[in-house]
Amino acid sequence: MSENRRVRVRFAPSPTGPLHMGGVRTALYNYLFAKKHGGDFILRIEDTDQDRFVPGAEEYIIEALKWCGIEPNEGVGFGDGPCAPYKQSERKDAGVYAQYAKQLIDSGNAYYAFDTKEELDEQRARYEKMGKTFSYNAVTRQELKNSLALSEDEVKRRIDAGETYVVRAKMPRNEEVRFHDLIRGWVVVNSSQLDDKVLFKSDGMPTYHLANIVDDYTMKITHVIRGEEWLPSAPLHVLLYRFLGWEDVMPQFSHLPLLLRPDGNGKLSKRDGDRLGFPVFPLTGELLDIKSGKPEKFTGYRESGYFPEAFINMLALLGWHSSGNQELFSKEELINEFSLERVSKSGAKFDAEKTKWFNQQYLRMKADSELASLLVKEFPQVGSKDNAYLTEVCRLMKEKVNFVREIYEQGTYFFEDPTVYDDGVVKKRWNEESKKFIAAVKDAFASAGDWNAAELEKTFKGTAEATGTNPGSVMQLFRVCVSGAGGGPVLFEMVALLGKETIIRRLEAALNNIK
RNA sequence: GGCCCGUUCGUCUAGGGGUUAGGACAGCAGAUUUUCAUUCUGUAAACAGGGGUUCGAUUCCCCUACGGGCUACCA
Repeated sequence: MSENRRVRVRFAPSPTGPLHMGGVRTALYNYLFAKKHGGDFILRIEDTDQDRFVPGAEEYIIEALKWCGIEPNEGVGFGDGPCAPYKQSERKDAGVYAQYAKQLIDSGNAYYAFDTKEELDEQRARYEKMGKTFSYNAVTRQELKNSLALSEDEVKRRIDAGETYVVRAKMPRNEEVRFHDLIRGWVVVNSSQLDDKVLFKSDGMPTYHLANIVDDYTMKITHVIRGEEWLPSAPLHVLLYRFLGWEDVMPQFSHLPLLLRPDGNGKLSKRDGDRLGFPVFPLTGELLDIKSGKPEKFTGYRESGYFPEAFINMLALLGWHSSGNQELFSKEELINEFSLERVSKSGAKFDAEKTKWFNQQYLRMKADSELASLLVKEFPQVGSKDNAYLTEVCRLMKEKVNFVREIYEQGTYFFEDPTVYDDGVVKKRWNEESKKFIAAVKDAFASAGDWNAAELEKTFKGTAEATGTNPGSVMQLFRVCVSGAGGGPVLFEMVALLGKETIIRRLEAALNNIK
């Protein structure tokens, strides 16, 4: 690892479906790390698997990163930089990988293999019958059809005859491979445990293993921050850097803990969201599902009403923690505080409830006027009210809700007269006596001079006193009469905002309609 | 099965050889708002188990258990 290199990290998803929140977190940590060190954050698309290519997935990834505010400063969809192209299929067409495969073969670290997929499947089945696991490695490769076992002439004949082949890495028989993971410390694996991974497929495409090493090297990547699922193949990658003579510029590795499902165990998957009722993806959309081969809809945080800041904040805390007790971080604070050393090693179960809490916190931090314009955007029908009214609605409601849309959903009565009245409250409080009181309050309000919260409260209490009613016993009922709902914002501020005409009209309606 | 990684309240986590093991979400209880879905206060809740090392271990080491990941011409 050479010193003083400009920090360069990459997020390298494959376009096989919608980017899920675990992927977003990986991107986020890469972004934070890059910004913290004044480096570059690159988006590279790993589309070496032609069979699993999903149209639209790449666009989805780009849009998701944009919405989250974690934009790469280099790469697909964000302006090409000095290392273009950033898509592996295009890099393959430019001949980026073939030369290195050749180099590996020439140096004796890789070889041609002619075994077909079917033949290998047979081997696997045979081994399984014996209770063993087949592995293409130092002990089996001599028995298989490859340039190590076959004669030179035979190999040449097969290639000249146009037979398809793959290139496999030749793993050393018995060698300690070690690397220092920034999150996990030293990881040591013996090469005897590694199999001869395919580096180049018979369709002419490199596999992930070759492509990511070549790309990270040519793109001058200094730190590889990726999911834990890559940990087992990291020793192979280390070996490839060594074989290619790039050990001195090998990136530092960091393997992130997985995001686990909230119930039971296992990593968070697509289905968990539908089953448990929370989004697993940043954006709502519909893409081809690899497994079923059919288009599939999925729900996103954006469409569910989450603020990107809240989403990011929640994600940042799922696996990382600052040294103090702070939980709410602006993006700038996250950048300042972030460090890989403080990323935890164990998987984190996702908690949908806490995610809502984060959104609530961010909602409260927003200005009432901003909430008002967000409200109009989501519910154009409220646009008929003037801005001051909407802003006041938001001021009153923001303490009660988690999402902008709930301002409308729970405060529909700010825009329409109620048609149904809270059943429980009506049953408990609606009787001849309270009815008389409501009628009296209506009359008192009708002749009210100053229409403001303090005056209205005074009038309300005065009426209660005059009719010998305990105010506490009728306040909620009164609220139900004017709003239909048993709960809501501070009562008399709400009444003041609704206005005299509306209140009188609604009280009359209540008197007529509630039985 | 093999290999690798992990294990502090229900959840996210702080801490770290001697602490009342801290915070947050969720829970519960009170208060207040003469209504409430807000707010405040309080409360319950954890170092997986067993061996070492040590004066002392939750913290370091080993084993076991449990969980997860990987084990494709997928990434």
